[in-house]
Amino acid sequence: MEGSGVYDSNSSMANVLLRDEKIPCTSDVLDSTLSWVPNSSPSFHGCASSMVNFEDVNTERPIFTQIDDTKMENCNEDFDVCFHQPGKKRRLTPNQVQFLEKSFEIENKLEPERKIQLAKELALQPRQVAIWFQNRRARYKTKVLEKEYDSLKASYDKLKADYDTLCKENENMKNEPQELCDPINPLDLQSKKPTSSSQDTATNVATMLAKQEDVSSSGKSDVFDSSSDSPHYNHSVALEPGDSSHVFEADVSDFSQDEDDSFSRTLLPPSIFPKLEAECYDDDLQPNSCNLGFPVQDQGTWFWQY
DNA sequence: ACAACAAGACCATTTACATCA
DNA sequence: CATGATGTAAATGGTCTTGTT
Repeated sequence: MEGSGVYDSNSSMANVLLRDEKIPCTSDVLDSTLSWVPNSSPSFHGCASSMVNFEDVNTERPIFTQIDDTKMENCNEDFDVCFHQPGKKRRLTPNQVQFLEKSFEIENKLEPERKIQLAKELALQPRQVAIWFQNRRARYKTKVLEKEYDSLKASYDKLKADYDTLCKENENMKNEPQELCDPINPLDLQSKKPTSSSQDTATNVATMLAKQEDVSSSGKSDVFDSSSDSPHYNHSVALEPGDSSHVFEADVSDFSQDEDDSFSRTLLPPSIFPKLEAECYDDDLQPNSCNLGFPVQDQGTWFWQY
């Protein structure tokens, strides 16, 4: 279904290629060989010429000139016997590779029909085509992995820098007047007029404490509402599938557990941690399950859509 | 409807060879 | 020329899906 229509559009190109692979290589044929590639670049021509001895175009030599002259003399009569030397690996010709690449771009999976057709048109064994696609997918995956790694590393470095900055700020705040470190009574805070530059911080802490009290008395909160549609609100909001800068947080192997804890506790008041832990590890999410609040079945497809 | 089986596709890993610096 | 590094075709062994009996 999918392949045939799209793929058929290339058949003419493949036919040209196939013809060129099999017939004696004249310069006219060479031109047509290279012209089927839409963006036939000088580099491709150069590549081809590096693999094929175009000086010998009039010698009735097939395009597969990787087979050395002595072997060629013995097997011009039977191309297949010559090319498929048992126990010898032969590189695919640039033309074959080019065509396979084009085909891979169209669809990186290989339906049986398409495999047969490709094999036929490239004068390869169907198994060779299958193996090529297999290896090509592996190479592609490696490439994607490398890109992802670079991206995650950049995110990690940035986050680590932010963390270090926060640590320093935290240290600075610890050195501020002792009164700011005393246990905070929200009611007191309301009646007191903040007098220092840490006014915002104190207010935020008071608000959080007030909320926490509210939670413990009512059993509910906007943020940690276990009966809401998003029981893992924090995870769901903080982590978006596809955003690798978030995903990486799930496995920051460079952080020790202690460092990780201190990281979190730097950003959140200690008083809410018990509640957080209780809310996060409910029936669906086991501690350390590393599922980041998403259904397990969804996680396998976060990264590798290839 | 269900289990057992075979065939084929795919993947990760390894091996073997070709090529190049 | 010999050699190590690298790229890639092919082999291997495992899992999974699908169709058949």
